[in-house]
Amino acid sequence: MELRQLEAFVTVARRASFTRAAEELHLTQPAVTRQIAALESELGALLFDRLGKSIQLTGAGETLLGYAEHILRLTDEAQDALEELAAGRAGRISIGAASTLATYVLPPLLTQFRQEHPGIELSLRTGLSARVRELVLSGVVDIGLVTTEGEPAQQDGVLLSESLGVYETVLAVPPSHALATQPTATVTELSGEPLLAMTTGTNLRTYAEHILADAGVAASVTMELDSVEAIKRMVEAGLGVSLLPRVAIASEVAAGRLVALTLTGIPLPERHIVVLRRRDKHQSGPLSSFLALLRD
Amino acid sequence: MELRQLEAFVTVARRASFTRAAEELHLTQPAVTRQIAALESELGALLFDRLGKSIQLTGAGETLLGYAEHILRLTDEAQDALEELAAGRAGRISIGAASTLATYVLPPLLTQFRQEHPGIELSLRTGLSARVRELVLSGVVDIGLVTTEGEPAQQDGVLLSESLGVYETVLAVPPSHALATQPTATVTELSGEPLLAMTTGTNLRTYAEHILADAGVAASVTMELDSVEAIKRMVEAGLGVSLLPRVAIASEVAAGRLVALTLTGIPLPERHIVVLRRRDKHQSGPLSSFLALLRD
DNA sequence: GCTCCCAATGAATTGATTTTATAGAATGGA
DNA sequence: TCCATTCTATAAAATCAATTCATTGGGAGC
Repeated sequence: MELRQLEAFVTVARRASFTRAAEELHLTQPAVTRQIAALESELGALLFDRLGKSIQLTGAGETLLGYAEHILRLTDEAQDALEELAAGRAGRISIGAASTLATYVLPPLLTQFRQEHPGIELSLRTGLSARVRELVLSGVVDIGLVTTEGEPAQQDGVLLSESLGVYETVLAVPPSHALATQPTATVTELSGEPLLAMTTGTNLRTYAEHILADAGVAASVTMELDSVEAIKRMVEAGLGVSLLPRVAIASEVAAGRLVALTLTGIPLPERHIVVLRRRDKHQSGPLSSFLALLRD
Repeated sequence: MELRQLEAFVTVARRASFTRAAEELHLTQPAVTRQIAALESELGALLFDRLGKSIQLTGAGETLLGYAEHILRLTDEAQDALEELAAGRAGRISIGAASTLATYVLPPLLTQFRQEHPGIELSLRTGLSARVRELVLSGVVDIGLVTTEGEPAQQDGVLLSESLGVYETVLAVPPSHALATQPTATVTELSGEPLLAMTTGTNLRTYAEHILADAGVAASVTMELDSVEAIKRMVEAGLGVSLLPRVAIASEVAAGRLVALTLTGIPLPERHIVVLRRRDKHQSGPLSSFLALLRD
């Protein structure tokens, strides 16, 4: 039983004629006869009564006709659905993102994407950068958004990396702080300040320790927290200062609850926002659109 | 897009391997690879990401998988349904029958058939014998039940005829009638009796006129009715006598409201109950069962 | 770097479908 | 009743597609 045969069968049934069906199918009549004959012999049932000049569906033929029409309609629908996918009007994007990016960078992007591509389902998984990397490698997510220290290698095994830009880290201090009046600060000025930091293992913590060490400043982490939001509240409350992504404190700065000091002085290693994807993973239409949006 | 390809696709998707799918399909791995490749090129979309050692469905692949499984399930159901038909457990029989047969012969047969074959739909169309013959010829009904005068020719063009037995005609008189005391009557004894008959054109009327003419009895049809039931009521009311099928008055005879006199004397042409069917029309399982039932 | 495992590819073969040409069967009209 | 017409069925050849065998290429794991 093949779709070609079912199509021939349905056409013959509708036109009530092998000859006319053959015309419609751009075949010769014997070809149609043979396809029906093949169906009949495989199914072990006559599908048409050959009444001399005319033909008529048998009971078995009528039964099959119902199924055949259903099946052919489904094949059409399948093709339409795949076209929708290819055109980027339907589909699903699965994103993995480091937690701070998911919280402070993605929301406006996802909002915009949803408006421009309402048919696309979005799914987001968050985790540490290393975990996101695994998710991309295993194919659980289509792309991963992580931060790296320095410009990423473009390719690492099957992984492709692409920098979306620099991810600036600033010094966050409360407005009442002595440093709050100046627009910039050097890492050295942090010496002695009570420092609030993320838990060990996060990229943000690693980066902070790295630049402190570079500047020869002894790290004096007075409190270790697992949430950027918590750190912000602590800084607002005057419990210390912290090195945080600029985007993470944008709203507090605008509201005057925090002050962001650009770090200057010794050349700081830049952090990058990086898209990770498997080189051999097919890039669907919607995914391409999303990548284009990210690159802005 | 062919069912063979869809089956290969579904198998590959389920086993997550071209090689294992090939084993399951009793094919070689290149054959499976080519079927998937043909699908992919026709649909214009990758269905699997080839991740080196393992493979994974793409979005397009997942979309197609849903349709493909549905389609394959339908083909299985179609085959099952056709087997049910062939086994005689499902289907539909369309019967045409002359009105008197439909009223007095068919009901118990249909009841019995319905009990033995509960899955089979029955449809019944009634009409004059000539009309039933047309219905069979045009294929509107699968078989026709009519009465004939004399043994029918076994074959007439594309029509096959088969006698199911003699259809006896008796003289129906009211219990108060002078003839009611004798078990038999000759046609000659009808002379002068007020005769109630069916309308011209029915087999019953033609037959009645025929045997009256044979016996040299002048027909004295005092009333012409289009319903056997009406004739019976008239005879009961003493308005005359009538020549009717024995089966048509069985219940009135049992109740003592009518008396049935067997016609004797000159050799009467016998009427037969006859099944008509097209020689070239496929005989489904249920239909065969029904014919077997009729032959009892 | 080597080996194993899996999918892809090329060439030859096998198999199936289609076409061409023709026969057979039934219908409708003379 | 016969003939012309209009269907479908069949046989043989040609064409087209699918399968296999043998081999290559590419990752993954040791």
